[in-house]
Amino acid sequence: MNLSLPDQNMHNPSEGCIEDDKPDLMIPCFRRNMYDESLASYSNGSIISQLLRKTIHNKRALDESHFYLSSSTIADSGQEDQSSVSSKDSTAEAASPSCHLSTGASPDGERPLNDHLQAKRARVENIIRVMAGSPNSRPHGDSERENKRKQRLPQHQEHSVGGPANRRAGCSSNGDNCNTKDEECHKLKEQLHSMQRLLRQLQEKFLQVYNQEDPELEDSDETGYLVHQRESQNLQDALKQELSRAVNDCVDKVFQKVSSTGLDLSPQRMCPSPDMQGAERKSQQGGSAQEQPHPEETTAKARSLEYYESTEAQSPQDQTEALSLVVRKPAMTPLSSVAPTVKRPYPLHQPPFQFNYSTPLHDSQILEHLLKYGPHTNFGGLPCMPPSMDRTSPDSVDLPWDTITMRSKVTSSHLGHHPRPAALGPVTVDNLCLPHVKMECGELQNMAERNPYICLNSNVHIQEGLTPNHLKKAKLMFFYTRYPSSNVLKTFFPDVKFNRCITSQLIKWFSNFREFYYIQMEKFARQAIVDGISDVKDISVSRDSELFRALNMHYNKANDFQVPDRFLEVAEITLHEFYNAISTAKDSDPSWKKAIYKVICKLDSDVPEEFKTSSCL
DNA sequence: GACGTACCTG
DNA sequence: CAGGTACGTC
Repeated sequence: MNLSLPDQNMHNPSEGCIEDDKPDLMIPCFRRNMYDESLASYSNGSIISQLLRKTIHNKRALDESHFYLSSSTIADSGQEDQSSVSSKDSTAEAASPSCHLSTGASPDGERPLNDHLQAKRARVENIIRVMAGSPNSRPHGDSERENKRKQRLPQHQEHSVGGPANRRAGCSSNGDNCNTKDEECHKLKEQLHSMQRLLRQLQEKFLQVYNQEDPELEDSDETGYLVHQRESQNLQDALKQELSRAVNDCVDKVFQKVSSTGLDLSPQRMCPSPDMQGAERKSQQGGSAQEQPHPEETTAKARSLEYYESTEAQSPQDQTEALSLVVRKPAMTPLSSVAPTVKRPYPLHQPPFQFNYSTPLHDSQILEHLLKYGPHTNFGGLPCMPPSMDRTSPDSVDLPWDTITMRSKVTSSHLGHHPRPAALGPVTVDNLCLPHVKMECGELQNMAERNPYICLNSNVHIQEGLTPNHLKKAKLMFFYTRYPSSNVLKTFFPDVKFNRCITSQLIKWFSNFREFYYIQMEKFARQAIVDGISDVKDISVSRDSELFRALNMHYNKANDFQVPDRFLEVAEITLHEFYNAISTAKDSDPSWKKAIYKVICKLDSDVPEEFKTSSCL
């Protein structure tokens, strides 16, 4: 006996989806910062030289970058260190041999190509040098912000490390140590930040330079032009790869350094705020990366979170910029890693890219995206890489497949199989889950956590959510229950990870089922009256009834399910109710159906156990 | 305010 | 079937 009344039901649609571990979400903030800081080591304009050299002496270049990082880390001022490295590097660059980036060119074309490449390189380097010296490259606002950050630093520490008293006590006894570590930490982050920014600019300039160059050659020898074009493309690709690799290596080294210095960069410490970026924020994304707030802002805001909302200057609510969200969207945290899993340290090449904020590939993806499409592209266009396609996550397939669907477009064409993640596209959060757009970030994360394949696309298709089979099953369940409680839904859709969205969708399904059901009832009741049936006892519902056929066609289209007799009884009772109400002119009351609903909702039956196990009945 | 529901619309 | 809205309940 299931007497679930509507008002008794579904009061807990979001049950079980609140347990988000928001601090984990902070990891990317920090990690992005780290990247940014790493980039700073190249902000001297010599990155081109380094990268070009790296194609020949990859290892050596890495060591250099490490050295730069180290020296800049120790230096008190990033600017200072920058200039020193800059001069050093420009000398090296001047003395650097011609680049042998030839990637399969004919021997004849090699010399002109080298000359050409040298010229190119000179040009690019010049651009970079100008960039590095320009106000945009390192605005004063940054240092001001940095000063503010430093002032705020103790607050953060107080929050995250055992309270103010402890912290102060610890620093008073070992103040230099504390300050050094904190400064070092922030310096590293700052460097990564700058590095990332520079990388974008670099990519932009690269494309600019190479694009400009093609027309020049059109007048010359056609074959040479084609060769050059191919070579140019190859060079670009090589440079891109090198850049990406260099940055990743840099970050690697930074992390190594960080861990070797004993800095506590755990998410709890670095990103203690539970109030991560809200879903609203994510939903605002959509502009190009260029339109997004500058990386400086992103970083600063991320830092504000690190400081645990220590001031009004950068409250989490300010974090409405889309870029970081767009970037992070595909990197949501898998369910299994809600809390503890993500808190592992982040060796860069270790964890799988599972839409996991803390995974390395996420960041390298950003870089690759930058390198491939330039800094003007929308990060929302980053493809959601399914685990199976993740080159660094062989174990990713172990994640639970049960996922959710926000606004899943269930179509009959999908019946019988789960859509593949590969079909997923870019992410736009505002399509995530209507009508619950105001989803909190924790919930959003929760959804992602439960859905390794969650991919939010403008075309909207979240894999592994409510499938057509789920719909079919829900329809069959309607034969037993017209007003299923959320608990019933959860019980009978065990392969679905529930959250507000899923629950709402399922509830909406049943609402639609009821709507159709009651429409049919009213229609046939009125028809009976029109047909002159004067006694309600003359109205029955059998399997031969037209009414039943209509209902069966709707809920059991394949007719492969034996509709329970009880449903026929309920249908008959409903029809009688409608007939009586209409025949007594109660339908003049706008809310005349309410009384009927009240009766019908008490006629729910228990759903057979088989429904629990069968995903496709 | 969140939630569930009915109703209307496309 | 889903989106939007209004209403009632908690």
